[in-house]
Amino acid sequence: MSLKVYNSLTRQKEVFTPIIEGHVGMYVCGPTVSGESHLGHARPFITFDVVYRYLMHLGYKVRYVRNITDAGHFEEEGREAEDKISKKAAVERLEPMELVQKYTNLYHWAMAQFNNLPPSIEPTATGHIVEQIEMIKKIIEDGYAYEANGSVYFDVEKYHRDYSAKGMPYGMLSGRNLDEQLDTTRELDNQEEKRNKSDFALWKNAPPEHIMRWASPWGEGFPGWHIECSAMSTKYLGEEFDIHGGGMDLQFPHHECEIAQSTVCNHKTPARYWLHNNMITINGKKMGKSYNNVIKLSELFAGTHPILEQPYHPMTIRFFILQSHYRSTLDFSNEALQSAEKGMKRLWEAYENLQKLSTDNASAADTALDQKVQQLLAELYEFMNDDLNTAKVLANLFELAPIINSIRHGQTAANAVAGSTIAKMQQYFHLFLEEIFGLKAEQANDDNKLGGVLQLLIDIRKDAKSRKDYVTSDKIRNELATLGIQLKDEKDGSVSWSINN
RNA sequence: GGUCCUGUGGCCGAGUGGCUAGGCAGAGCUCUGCAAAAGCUUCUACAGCGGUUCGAAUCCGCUCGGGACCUCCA
Repeated sequence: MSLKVYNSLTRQKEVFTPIIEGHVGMYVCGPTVSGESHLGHARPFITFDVVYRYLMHLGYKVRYVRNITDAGHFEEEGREAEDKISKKAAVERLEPMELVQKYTNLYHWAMAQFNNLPPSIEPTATGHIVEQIEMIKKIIEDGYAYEANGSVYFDVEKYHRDYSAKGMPYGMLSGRNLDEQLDTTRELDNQEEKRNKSDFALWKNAPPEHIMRWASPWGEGFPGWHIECSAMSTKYLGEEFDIHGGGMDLQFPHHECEIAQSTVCNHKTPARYWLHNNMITINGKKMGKSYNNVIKLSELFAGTHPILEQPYHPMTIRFFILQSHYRSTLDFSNEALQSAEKGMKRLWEAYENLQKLSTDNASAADTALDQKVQQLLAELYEFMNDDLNTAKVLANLFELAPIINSIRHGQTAANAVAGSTIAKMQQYFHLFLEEIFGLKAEQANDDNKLGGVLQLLIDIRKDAKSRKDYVTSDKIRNELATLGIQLKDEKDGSVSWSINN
């Protein structure tokens, strides 16, 4: 069974076939480092990290490019053009590049917390000004952009007219009808430089107070919002590549404009498969700056935001995100996060129990159970291949958990399931949880000093219990519980422990 | 106003026309010195109204609610 993904461009699930066999080029829109990343940003980066991991697992050699936008965005159309980064820099009295570096570092820290693999290439907008200027020049030469007062705008009308005839109208990705847009776009001020409201900036003339500025054929300025992704994806992945990813809110205008720019330069639609993750909402509303409802990642991990009842471990967030399908909205609440935290703990303990099971049993005493396990395991690939349904994968792993636990705790006979089936479970749990989903234990349970101390306490308690000195044994157990360490008496007389938050 | 998505049990969330998804929470039981953990059992669903169909959470229509985008957005 082959991998199918939902392609926003065609609005249907399609079999994924790379342009060059065995290789995948994937571009994902990265962060704008003018501020700290919030929970909403975590979703695309975790989603596409899983895409990246799964493609590699399938044997593809993947080049994963995720940019860092460190220059050139506008605060808002209709207002005086100003670079977000330089504006904030003035407020905070920092060098623009110092600010960019600070938030880039924080972003990298958060990505590492989530156990996201670093992309193959992480290009910055400021590092590719030359490429962007070259691309703009090319678009002007082809007649699809014009200069006005030191700024350059993309001629959307002309592009739409010419490329509609070639089956590539402006709006093909987002399903927008340009004519309707023209009638309904809200009134904007200071648009006199543009020939049409739908035109977008490729290059903006920098006003004197602007700190970030570069020389260009049109004077000193800075690049428009969309051109960096076209320039960098073309440079590192070629004129046509396999996957372009990002949040649904980037579909229009950002990705639409990317398509227009790249198509003029390269005469083909840049990416074959466009994947968009849905939004994280809070009380049903998208988490975003404009709603003033963002929870920064550092606040989430530390539990410092007023709305948070407790800190949440990065792995809890990752698990929470993977428990839903990436194209559905996902609603944040303390209750939902807490349930994810408990659920992951339970699943992880089943995974740890699984690793302790023997694989020696030659044949299954309970063939029905053995077959059920086989079935649940076989479905894991089906679910991933069906547009990366991580939610269904986790549901199946949860169905396996009681089977594992009951064997481990003796409620089900040890020989009920064949050793080969146990081995396969061990392999699949490791594969899906750790390698593909990128999950890892919330705490390292292999801290030698702590483990040694606990073992000492466990031994003392065991002695006390053997003397029926329950006062002492309960004291040890209860005081450890107060410290967040839970002792569990196993059926076989051994004692295990786990750390609660 | 335009384009599109969505409405599932106390909460989150998956659902390919027929076969109880799953998680968290609740209840009961087993095990246990007592617990915890674990296992077993169990209660609440498909916004409303029509239609198609032998059969609809799923397809179609209407109504109501929620949301996204329409040039800052992940």
